[in-house]
Amino acid sequence: MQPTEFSDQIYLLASRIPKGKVATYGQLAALAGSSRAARAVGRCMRENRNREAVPCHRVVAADGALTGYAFDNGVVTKKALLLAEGVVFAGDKVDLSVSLWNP
DNA sequence: CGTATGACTAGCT
DNA sequence: CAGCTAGCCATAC
Repeated sequence: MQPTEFSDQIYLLASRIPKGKVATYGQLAALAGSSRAARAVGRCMRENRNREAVPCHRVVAADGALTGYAFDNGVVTKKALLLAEGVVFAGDKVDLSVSLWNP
């Protein structure tokens, strides 16, 4: 398979998200060059099979809510991973005012 | 090349 | 506040 420039950017950006921080789909899309490609970002995350190279669990919805996750127990595992990394939660959502990645 | 789909988002009801 | 609709983007078929 031959990754396109867009998906390549997404994987690169995702791998740059520091531990303890999260980024939104729209944010990654914007950094990749298309501020409205949030859906395409999510699609790439689902396609991704290497969670060690691409920490897709650090990517959340625009309001901090956890959406999908392709590994283990889905969003349950996703939340557990984020908590383990020090991400601050406000209920079932990430507290973006504290844990949002700021490139 | 046209259609369908999805881990999104913003706006309305 | 919760639920729905329409719009955008990249891929798969």
